[in-house]
Amino acid sequence: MTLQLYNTLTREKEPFKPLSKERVTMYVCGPTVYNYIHIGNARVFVFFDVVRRYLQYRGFDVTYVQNFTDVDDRLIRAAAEEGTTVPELAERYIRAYFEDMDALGVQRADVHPRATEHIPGMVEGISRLIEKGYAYERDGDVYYRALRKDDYGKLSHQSVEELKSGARVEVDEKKENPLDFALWKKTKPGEEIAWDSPWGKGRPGWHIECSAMVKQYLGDTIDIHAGGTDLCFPHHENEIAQSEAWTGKPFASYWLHNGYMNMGSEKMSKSLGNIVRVKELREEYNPRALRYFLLSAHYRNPISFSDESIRQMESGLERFDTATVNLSHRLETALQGEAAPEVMARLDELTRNFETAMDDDLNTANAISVLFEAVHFANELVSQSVVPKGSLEKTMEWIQRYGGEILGLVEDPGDQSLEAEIESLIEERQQARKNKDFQRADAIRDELAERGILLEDTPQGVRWRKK
RNA sequence: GGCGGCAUAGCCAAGUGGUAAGGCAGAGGACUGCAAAUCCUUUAUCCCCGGUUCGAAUCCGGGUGCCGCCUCCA
Repeated sequence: MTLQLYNTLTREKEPFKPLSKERVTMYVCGPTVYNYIHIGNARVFVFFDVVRRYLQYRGFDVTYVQNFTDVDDRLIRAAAEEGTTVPELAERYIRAYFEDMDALGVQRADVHPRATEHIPGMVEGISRLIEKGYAYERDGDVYYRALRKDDYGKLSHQSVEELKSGARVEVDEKKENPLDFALWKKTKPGEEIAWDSPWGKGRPGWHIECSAMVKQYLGDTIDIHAGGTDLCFPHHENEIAQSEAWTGKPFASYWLHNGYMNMGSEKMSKSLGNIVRVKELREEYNPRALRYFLLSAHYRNPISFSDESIRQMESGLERFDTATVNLSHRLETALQGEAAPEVMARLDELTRNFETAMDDDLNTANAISVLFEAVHFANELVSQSVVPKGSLEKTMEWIQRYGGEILGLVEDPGDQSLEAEIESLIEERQQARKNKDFQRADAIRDELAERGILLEDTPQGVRWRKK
């Protein structure tokens, strides 16, 4: 079995063949940092975090780059409204972005380049495009000549005629053709943020930043380029056009696009104003439940946001957590011994199922169902009267590896020590139970429950977990 | 107008030819001093109508409803 990926470029699932045997280059379009991100934005970052982890699990040395768009119209506008500067605003929301990502368990990319730190690369690219006849300057602005190459529209599968007749493309007197797009924008009066260029003071257009940063960090051709579906056109379409014109080589082998987050039946988007920010959500819900929610459906399908859904995810998450706590409790008293062969066979089977799910276009929904099967298996082991330590350890390792390291949904139960006072209350309760003083025993259990410690009596002694 | 997607149990959600994964919630049972956790059992005319096929949630045709892209947006 090899990994199959649905490629937007071909509209088919294709076997994944990276350019190099052991290295994978991956670029995901990051946020424009003029505000906090919402749960729909987070979907992309969480999902591709899992993709990266899975590729690593599969033995690839992944180089993962994700940019920050830290200068554009919206930043300029937002900075003006808030009475601050563009760099200050960008800095603030970059920090906020990382706080959100940390809460959601998203690992850092290898590089998080910022557009404003790569202006020279963009200027160079634009110059090359002009030299090659793919771009033209008009009064301080530079535009890309979309129709110069006849494959414009190949990613979004729109013919040039269709795009034109869409009639929603911005009309700009300066453009030779409505489909042309800005590579460089001349500074407008009152704008403070600007860079020198051969065409005068200005700033880059949106699309060129990704082309320049991809080229600098990952090369002319990369393996995977990804983002939300809404970036497919025009952003990614324009990126392909200008990058391939610039380098003369294919830009990316696989284009992956996420489905949307919906509110009710409508797409969640900043322009519709129906957004829910991660920053607020993570105060209300377990952030891991948010991560679980984002991975609970196949990435190309839409997900509808609802309070009920997240609550359901929180309940499901408890099942993971209980299982690992119960495993570690059972490990304390388990007899030494190697893992039973049938346990190893079952774990191997689960591994195959997990890989099958992920290999089939990164089906996290199915991968999670395999994780639940592993949890079920663990629960069965834990309740057996005799079980060798090795069986428990291997099962725990499996759950940590697939549920934790790859999916990022399972946490290590860690060192479970309690305060001395609580320990002595537990001890007192055990004495009370021995003396059949169940009233006292139950009172202690209730008291601890109120303090967030749930006690459970098992054949291996009292077990506790935090609520 | 062009291109594309979705419709599966109370809820979430896999499954794209061989008589429906998984989770949440509910019900019953086991275990327990009682609980909890866990385990067992249980809940689906797969939007509608035709067609192809020995066989369709899955393929084809036609409907109905919803959504997206073609403009900034992850």
